[in-house]
Amino acid sequence: MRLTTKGRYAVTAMLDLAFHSQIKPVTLTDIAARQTISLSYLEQLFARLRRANMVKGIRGPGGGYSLAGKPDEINIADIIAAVDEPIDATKCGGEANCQNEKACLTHDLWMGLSDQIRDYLKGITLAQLLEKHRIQEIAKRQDQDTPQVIEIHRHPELMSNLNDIL
Amino acid sequence: MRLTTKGRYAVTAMLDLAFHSQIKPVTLTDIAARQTISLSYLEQLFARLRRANMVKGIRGPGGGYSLAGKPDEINIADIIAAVDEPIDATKCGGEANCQNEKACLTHDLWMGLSDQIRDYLKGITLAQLLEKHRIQEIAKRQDQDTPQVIEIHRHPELMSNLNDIL
DNA sequence: CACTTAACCCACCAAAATAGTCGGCTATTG
DNA sequence: CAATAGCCGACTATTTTGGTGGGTTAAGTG
Repeated sequence: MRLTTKGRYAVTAMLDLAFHSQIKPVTLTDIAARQTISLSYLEQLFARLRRANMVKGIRGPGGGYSLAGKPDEINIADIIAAVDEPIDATKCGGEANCQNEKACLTHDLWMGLSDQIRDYLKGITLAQLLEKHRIQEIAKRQDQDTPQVIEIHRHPELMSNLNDIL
Repeated sequence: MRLTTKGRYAVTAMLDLAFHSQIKPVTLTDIAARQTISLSYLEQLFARLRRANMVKGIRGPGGGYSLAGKPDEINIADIIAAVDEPIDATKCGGEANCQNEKACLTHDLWMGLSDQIRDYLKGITLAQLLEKHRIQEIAKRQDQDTPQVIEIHRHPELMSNLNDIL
């Protein structure tokens, strides 16, 4: 189990999704604005989340993403696993080929730690996070604070106007 | 608490040190050969470990490194903290300035996880690892398997001989 | 139906972190 | 004094991370 900012982004986005997609799907543009993550980077993360069957994408106007399952069925460990490369790709690859095809000294230690972290994160679901007061407050604040940001380069006509002016 | 291969290298090297430095100091060249880590990279890691007061360096022939404390006083969390940059340098810096000076959605989640991991690793000492049968076996095997590797570029005269030949 | 929306896809890019290289200097020992 | 082995710093290659910019495709709406 690797822990990087990538996983953090994914979990944050999924939590935002869980919070806002109760009624209708949520666009990545909205999530990007609220959580200050770049839209294109979100697209990449959600491509993986979709392939891992954690979210559903709905195209067209009024579309966006919604959770593929119930918030109490989606745990944090699975989200992180979905966006990070296959957990064991690095060196100590699940089996003990860490040091020229044999186990490295600390193989067992890292296995134990991985289990520990995975178990902890598997025990936490989106539903549990949603219940927390503090998270609800923060989400509210984000809804208010978020100005309507327009991604200019996605609007060719605005962009060319701008170019005329400059 | 960040978990990277850097920390893994450090812990592996420290465990090797704990295992071999009972009688006399151990050279980084030996550790590099046994654990297949580059010598210069080890030097960098050990510079930090020394500054963090976890190892003592002894110069000159017969020198090398030995542990600064007893194996049962050195825990894994401290080793990792010694080689990785200050834990909170990234985004969610200890305090809640993750999203333009306010807490990001998942701030509390990561705090909880960090504590979890830290506690787990603080509870594991080098002494405990040394007791494990499997680790003893692996260490033995490494002692036998390790051929005497000579770092040629560290031996200018060998290097120039080689240049003459080629 | 044309138009807009927003997912989907891909190739490319910049900054950072990771891992390693190289060369030289310094203390210690024999 | 010569060999050893720590110490130090600058430089480099590779990988990961995060982000751009250009599409295409499916689905709703006037």
